Amino acid sequence: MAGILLVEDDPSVRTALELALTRQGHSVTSYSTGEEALDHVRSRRPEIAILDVMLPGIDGVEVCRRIRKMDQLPVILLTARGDDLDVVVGLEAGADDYVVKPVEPRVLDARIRAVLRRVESVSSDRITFGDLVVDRGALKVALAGREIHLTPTELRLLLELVRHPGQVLNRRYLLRAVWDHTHVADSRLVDACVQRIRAKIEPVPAEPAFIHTVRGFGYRFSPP
Amino acid sequence: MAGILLVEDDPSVRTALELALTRQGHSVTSYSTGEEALDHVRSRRPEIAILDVMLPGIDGVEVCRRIRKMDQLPVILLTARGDDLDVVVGLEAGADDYVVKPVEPRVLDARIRAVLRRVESVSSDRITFGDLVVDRGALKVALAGREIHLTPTELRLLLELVRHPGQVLNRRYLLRAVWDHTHVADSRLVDACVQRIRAKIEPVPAEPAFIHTVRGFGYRFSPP
DNA sequence: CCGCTATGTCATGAAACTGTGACATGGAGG
DNA sequence: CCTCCATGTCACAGTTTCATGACATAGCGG
Repeated sequence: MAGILLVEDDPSVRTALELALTRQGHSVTSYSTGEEALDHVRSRRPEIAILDVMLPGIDGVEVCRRIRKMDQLPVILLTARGDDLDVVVGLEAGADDYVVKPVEPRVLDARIRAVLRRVESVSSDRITFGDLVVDRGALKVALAGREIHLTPTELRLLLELVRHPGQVLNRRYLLRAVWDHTHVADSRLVDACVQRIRAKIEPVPAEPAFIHTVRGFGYRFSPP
Repeated sequence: MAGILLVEDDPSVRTALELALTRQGHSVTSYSTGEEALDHVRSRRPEIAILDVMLPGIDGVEVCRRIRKMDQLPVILLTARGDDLDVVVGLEAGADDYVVKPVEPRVLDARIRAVLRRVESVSSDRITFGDLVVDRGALKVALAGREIHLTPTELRLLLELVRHPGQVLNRRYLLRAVWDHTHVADSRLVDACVQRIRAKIEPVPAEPAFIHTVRGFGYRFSPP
């Protein structure tokens, strides 16, 4: 399922985990030292790293820190010691989760999925914002269960806004992203298109719930 | 730091957690039932929900499922039972983390931060100065949890000040950075704009907590 | 070729924003 | 204590920005 990077120095634990995770459908690559792991991150770009904390050489927490410095790669720390302080230090180092050994394979699997789900929620095909469902794969938009017809340009603009939820996007950016940059910068084109989308997806277009105007800057898509 | 929705039916645990989280700098709203929590999610848009699993009426896992149906809101489940199956079910319901009580406040805090960090790494970059939150991606400013409306120029000026916390910025610099250089240097423009911002973000405008006047030089933004 | 949809442009009015100047205030130094 | 000058306060009108609806053109399928 996912390209997992596993780092664990105890061979028997490593083999057991690798087997268990593989059985859950993941594809696993494992190492026994932090240096190897960092090389792997750089060259092979795994989807998630699972690091034992107690490692010879660079320890897991430090590996996590270095990964964070260069990448957003999700990290789960794994340890025999469940000391409160260790947990805090591990999470502060940028880990996404901290799991105490021994751990049931299905629990570890569930935690891996939880972390990946969160990471992928931004790149997934379907996003739900209250009543509004935007399906990027099928290129469909539905409001309260009813499908809404958007024209191609409207759809591209909405997708662009939805790709950056909560962010203000200015008109110049949107012009370049949705149209090509052959257009003049001070055009009301974006405005007009936003109005058309609002007319279709906003229950009360005068009080937009989804696409908000930020005077002087641009537009912001955010859930109601 | 974060607008937390806490749901816990045991009053003593609820009070203790609320106190502990508040002490960590979070702003917490708590309820004892899932129904109330769902209403709160709809109307108040918290940043993260912490749900006890065992609740009268709708249980925490079900609350989590319903939140997921309508929103991307991060959820941490909290429970006394650390049964493996419970963990798996909770995470499959869409929770981002699953924490077993009793939990050290600083551990819970670290886990909250880990989840928020992951969520925010893809959304906005916000800076917090005490009660004041400046979100540079969403171009939003909030004071003690209440959103403050700033006009474009006010916002640009505040962002410029916030970009250099602790530094004194003179009027000429601010004029060039925020306005275009077509303005004369000896105008009251900057002063007037600073006043307008103060009127909005300073609890006591006469004794500014954020934007300090440095007589003869300019203005300095620094946390209270 | 015709009709229909999609899309870009424009005019208009309403609302929000902003610069300005006049005046008040208050602090620092003499 | 007094004076001066930097800063705070305020109101208002000119300007900017945006929503809305109408309209012209282009593109496409029938």
